[in-house]
Amino acid sequence: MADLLWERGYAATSPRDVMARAGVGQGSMYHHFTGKHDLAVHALSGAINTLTSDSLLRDTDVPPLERMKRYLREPRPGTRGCRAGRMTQDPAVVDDPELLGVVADAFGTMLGQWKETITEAIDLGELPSSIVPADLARTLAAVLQGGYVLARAQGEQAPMDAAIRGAIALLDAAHTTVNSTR
Amino acid sequence: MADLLWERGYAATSPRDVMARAGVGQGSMYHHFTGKHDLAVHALSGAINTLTSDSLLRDTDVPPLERMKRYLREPRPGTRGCRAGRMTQDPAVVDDPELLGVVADAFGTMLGQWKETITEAIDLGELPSSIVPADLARTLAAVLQGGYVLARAQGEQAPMDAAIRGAIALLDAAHTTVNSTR
DNA sequence: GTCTATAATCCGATAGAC
DNA sequence: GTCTATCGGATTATAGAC
Repeated sequence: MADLLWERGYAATSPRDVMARAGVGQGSMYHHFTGKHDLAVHALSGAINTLTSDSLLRDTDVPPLERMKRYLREPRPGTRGCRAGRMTQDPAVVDDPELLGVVADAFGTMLGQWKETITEAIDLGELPSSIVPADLARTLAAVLQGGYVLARAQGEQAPMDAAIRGAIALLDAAHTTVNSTR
Repeated sequence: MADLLWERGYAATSPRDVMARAGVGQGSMYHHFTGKHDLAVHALSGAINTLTSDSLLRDTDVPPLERMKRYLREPRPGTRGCRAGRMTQDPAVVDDPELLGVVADAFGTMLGQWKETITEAIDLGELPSSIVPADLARTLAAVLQGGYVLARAQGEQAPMDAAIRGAIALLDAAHTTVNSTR
């Protein structure tokens, strides 16, 4: 179910598909889960917890700005989309408070990690104090999410990589500012 | 159809819905359009042409960097999502070359406008020459697209506005670089 | 050009045997 | 705990009268 949610989204995934992919009969599925919704909640929260738990942003051995850039540069299969962000465009998910909650929590965690790292970077003088951590956290998360959108629109990885390079270039330029006015 | 595509996406919109919304009988609809696909192609390309035709980025009376910031600040209903970007997560759209083409063209046009304006800003010394226009164009388009994703995930406008503020702050910081090292 | 009737298929879920 | 059969409804589309 987790994989099908990623590939096709919630609404477009039928219990039939899940059974076929899992090689399981109908009775088994409905014995262990109450239905499609229940299946999705378990699959999605499982997949998302794995994603947010081991983040490079938490690696405190590396200076914060470098950590941010390293995280941005991590390989991301753009045309496949984001397991969490994808759900956001599915009306069946947005109208389902429990499912949307799983997605909202994922972004909440992610944004928290960004904000913490950005704050650290500003405190160390790696970024100008004119930067608002909560804002930049959203900006960088948005670059990644938007990168997926652009990549899928073009059917290519390139737009995703370009968007990230552009963001890193802006961060570098902002970093230069701090140094040159010090 | 254009509105329903925006609200629910392609796969989740049925010809029935369109008929009901338009107050039109079934016969009429199938007389003028061959089916759901045809309906979507016409509706989507119409709606998207309207979007990309009158862009504030094209207003050459304003200096380029200011033009970029003004465009970013335009009011955007985050929780409703982007008419074009939304389609990107719908498997039924991505698997349909004609429909995906409409979306791809929209982003192509948009990115061209960004790239042109950014190049102009660099030439005028408003942004450092370390910036690659094609990259930053993707970055800024991604911030907007990602802003929609974050807003929908949280069910609020705020994340969208924050992402944009953060992007503008980075642009301002990059601008300062140019001035301070001149 | 617009209408109603109907086709064929898939949807998510339940029933009940084993 | 797993199976098959089936329900009631929605889907996209076609047929054919008016």
